[in-house]
Parts: sequence; C-alpha cells; structure tokens
Amino acid sequence: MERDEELLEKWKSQFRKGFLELCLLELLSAEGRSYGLAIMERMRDLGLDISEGTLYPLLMRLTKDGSIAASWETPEVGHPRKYYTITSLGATLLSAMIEEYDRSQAVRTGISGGGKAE
Amino acid sequence: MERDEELLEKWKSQFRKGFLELCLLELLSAEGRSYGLAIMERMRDLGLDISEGTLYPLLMRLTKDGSIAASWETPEVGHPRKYYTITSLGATLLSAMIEEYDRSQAVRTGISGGGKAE
DNA sequence: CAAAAATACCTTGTATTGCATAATATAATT
DNA sequence: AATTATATTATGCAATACAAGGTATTTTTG
Repeated sequence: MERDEELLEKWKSQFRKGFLELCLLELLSAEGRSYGLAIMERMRDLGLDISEGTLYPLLMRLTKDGSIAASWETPEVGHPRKYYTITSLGATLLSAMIEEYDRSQAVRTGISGGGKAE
Repeated sequence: MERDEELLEKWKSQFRKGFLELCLLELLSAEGRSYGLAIMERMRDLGLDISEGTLYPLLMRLTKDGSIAASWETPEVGHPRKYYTITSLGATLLSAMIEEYDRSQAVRTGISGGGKAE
C-alpha cells in the first residue's frame, strides 16, 4: 500500500473513536432495541464497515457504563440473542454528544471563515 | 465530578482523535504558515482548548509523516520559532479527510432517516 | 549595568483509552 | 458432521491529556 493510503487508513481509524459510540447510541435511540449482528449489518448498510471485534467490545463497555442495557432472549426457534436498549443515562449522554458534534462542525467552519467562494 | 460528566469528558477526548489533525491541517491550509503557540492560541479562539502537550506531539508526528514541514526562524528581535507549513502530501490527505468527514455526516443522517420533523 | 525573575517557546514521558484484527467459544440449524 | 448464527476474549497500535522539564530571551530590579 502506498504511504498516503496508509496514513489515511490510520487516520480514519482514529477518527472513528467516539464516533462509533455516537452512532450506536443514535441508532438504538432512533430505531429501538437490537442485537449485535443486526447492529453490525445495519451499520454496514449505513456505510460504517465495522467488525465483530470492534462492535462487541463497544457494546460491552457501554453496558458496563450504563449507557445501554442488555438482556438475553431465546426465541422459540433460532439462536439466543442479546438485545440492547438505550438507557436514560445513554440518552442524556447522546444529546450531549450531539451538541459536541455540532460544536465541532462550527469549529471547522470558523477556520476558513466559512470557506465561502464569493 | 458526576458520573455522566466523567463519561462525557472521556468521550470528548476520544472524539478529538483525528479531528485535531484535520483542524490543524485545515488551519495551515487556509491561513498559512504558523508556529506552535500561535496555533494553540488560534485553536483556542476557535473553541478547541488544547494544551502544549497535545499540540506539540501532534506537530512532531505530522512533520515526521511528511504532512507538514517545519523550519526554525530566528528573528532579529524575539524568540526563535519553529514555523510549520502544509506539504502537498498534507494537502492530499486533508482533502481525503474532509471527504471522510462529510461521509460520516451522511452516515448520521442515514440513521434516523434524516430525523426530519414533518 | 549586572543579576534575578519572568516569559515565550519547545520537548519529553507516562497514563488512559478506544479501535482493528484475529482467534476462540457455543449453540442451532442443515 | 458440517455449517451458520451469535457472542466473547486477547493482543497490539495509535492518539490525546496531563504534567514536568528545558532553554533562550526579554523584563525587572537593585
């Protein structure tokens, strides 16, 4: 791989830090409860290509922190699944994150004075 | 500090990963060459409250990677300063980063189907 | 003017933390 | 028995945060 491609990939991986969490909470908040693999698939559809080893640790961390809650469900037919829902703490954090995200957009806008071609 | 404040601060710190780099490159690209402390001050004005221990390692890393170039300048009067400029590699990376940033916004838009109140 | 204090500027070390890859584990279908 | 669906764990890497250290230049002061 070329050097700049390599640097870009490294950057992308860093750039995702925090962003994944924001997306996950937003997803659960907007679309309701879901389970690991379904979340992964949904995120892929959205253009976020994550793997199990990325998602599950995230789910576990957020569960431990109390932003989301997990519960096993065993259907009559099919595999047992661990479903996740966003908690009220999670919702509180999510709105603070969205605020920060919006603020960061404003920062960039400030840099070039808006970058308008006028 | 309360628990949710703590979690939020931790998240913010993660969320900045990559974002600082994007802002720095954008700053140098839009506003031209500058040196450490001046960059710090400018970023603070923009609402990015970073410290020397955050900025300088970033500057050094980008210099090493070749995204920016550094050169010492000793004015007739005043302290020697290390000025940084964005390189063509840096500019290439910057535009790729902006693309990715925009894409990530689209991802969020996709989550709630736009979240329009209609 | 000389010595001391303060300031401007940059560097370095260590800790924390989250993402990436890949391997492991288990139960339910086929 | 083999495959598929689901989840967990381990290890490594990289960036930001905090804090301490370091040097040169200006400013203060005696």
